[in-house]
Amino acid sequence: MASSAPDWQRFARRVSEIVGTIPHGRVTTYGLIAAALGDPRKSREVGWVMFRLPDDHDLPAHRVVNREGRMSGAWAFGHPELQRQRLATEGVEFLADGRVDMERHRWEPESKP
DNA sequence: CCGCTGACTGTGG
DNA sequence: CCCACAGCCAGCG
Repeated sequence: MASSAPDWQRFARRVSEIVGTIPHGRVTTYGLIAAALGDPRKSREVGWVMFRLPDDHDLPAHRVVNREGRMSGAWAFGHPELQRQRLATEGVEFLADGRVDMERHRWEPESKP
């Protein structure tokens, strides 16, 4: 079955739902979100959804990082340090190289295939 | 339609 | 550490 606009909208809405449930002080990844939706290979599409979020969204988008704990979308927060600042405020710890300490803070979304 | 890009990831050299 | 490749797919020119 080919993809369609409604499918994409639904996908985007489900991604937003999951992002909205990321607990304070925890982070998850594009791949884990995609996997929770039953499409572990759609991590790029999850990233695209995040990129297209409206400016007035009320989601903790700063809690989404890549699998290495790097903040690849930091520039979308207006300043590359803002995402890190928000995470630090919630108690998220970082490694010496600047990555999020994934071992301590990784959160896996509930699977909703 | 084609080729390339990208808030991605896993595997392999 | 680096890089290449594969898989995925919306947008763009």
